[in-house]
Amino acid sequence: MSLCSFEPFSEKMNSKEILQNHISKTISLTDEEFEYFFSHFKVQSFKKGQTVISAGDKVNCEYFVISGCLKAFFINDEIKMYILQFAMPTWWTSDYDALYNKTIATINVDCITDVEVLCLSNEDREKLCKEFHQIEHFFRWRTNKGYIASQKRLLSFMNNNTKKRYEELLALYPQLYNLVPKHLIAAYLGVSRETLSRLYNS
Amino acid sequence: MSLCSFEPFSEKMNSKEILQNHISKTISLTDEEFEYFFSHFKVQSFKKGQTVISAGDKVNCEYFVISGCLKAFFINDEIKMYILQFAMPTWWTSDYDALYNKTIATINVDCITDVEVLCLSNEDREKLCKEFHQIEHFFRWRTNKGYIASQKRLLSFMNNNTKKRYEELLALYPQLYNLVPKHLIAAYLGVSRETLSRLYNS
DNA sequence: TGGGTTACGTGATGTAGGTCACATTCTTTT
DNA sequence: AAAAGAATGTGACCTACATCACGTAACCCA
Repeated sequence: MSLCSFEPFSEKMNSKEILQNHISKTISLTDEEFEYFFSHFKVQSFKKGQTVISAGDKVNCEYFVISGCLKAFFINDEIKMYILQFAMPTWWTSDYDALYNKTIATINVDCITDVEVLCLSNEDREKLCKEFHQIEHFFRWRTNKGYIASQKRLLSFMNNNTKKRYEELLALYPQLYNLVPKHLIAAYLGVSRETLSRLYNS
Repeated sequence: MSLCSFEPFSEKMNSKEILQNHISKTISLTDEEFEYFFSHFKVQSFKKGQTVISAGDKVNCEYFVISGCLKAFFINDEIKMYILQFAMPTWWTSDYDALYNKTIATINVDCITDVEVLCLSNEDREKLCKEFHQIEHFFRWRTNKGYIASQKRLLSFMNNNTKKRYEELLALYPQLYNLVPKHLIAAYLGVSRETLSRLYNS
């Protein structure tokens, strides 16, 4: 699991410390405030292969990854899969469209490895944002970063060919190479597994 | 210019009313608070073809569009152009990566038509967010919406062929068809102008 | 420990879209 | 009103990638 970790020593930290360490990079809360914040999260464990969000279901929570790796993906015509995000430790994942707009999920989230997450409901996030200006600030910045990353990926999609996008992905997240099967990397890049296979045998 | 407008009667409103109408959809400010908020914006006018942000420059502001239409785009190898966003009345635009991370611009913004914008500096936005919890809330929601839209476009890119993406774009923004030249629509879709041309002649 | 599922490699062939080249029309400038 | 410059249409040809098909290797798990 330590393969997925972006923040040092996380395997020595418990989930509370991992979250505290994560948010302290953006805002400062007193220990008391953080305790209150943390009390709204629920620890959940999943086994490899288990489903966290199914397309068609109602979505109530977002998930902060403590350990393991998940994928958020879309299934086209019940056939092809496209991966929107690999979620690694200290990343957040959900179907944010469904979550914020209170519609049913159009994307799925499931577990590539055994996973531990902290789960925060939509209502609790909004409540916390209302109660603590700092927490609203934190979530604004988190989304900002996600937005910027998403724009960059879009650009890379238009501008780069598959080979370049593959190299870019591995440069950014070298741990993916050993952690997730190649056909999932293909699904992230938006190409067939055959094309990806031919790519790195040359 | 009324072609670009998504909010009714905007041509009868002045820039202050347009902004007030826009933010009142997410938060409620007193008239006094709004006056203070508005006092941080600077009106700017541009002629068709003028540059607002150049790749390589420092980026200090984000722009709220009052009238007209801009494009935010990336130039690859000094040759190919990819459009990240068409910015229409009541939309926000900038190079957010450069703006938030205080780096130089990698994307350009220029004017497809004559344009009027309200300009807000990064420092003033952060100051206002700090001073008014409500304003921080507004900007969190604005970015949320942008993030969700960006994810959807990414999915559409992977999942749909050019024809479908073209129809999707026109269904969402019918006014684009008459407002912007076809080769810019091609640059938004990420295909060559020739391909797009052949597409709707069939 | 063996049988079934999942992951991966590779050939043959089809196709969407890119690139280049040139013609036509529409728009802007002087 | 003429000239120059954009924007668009269209043919010929090329390339990256998809799809189908089949084979092999690795990994569960009963």
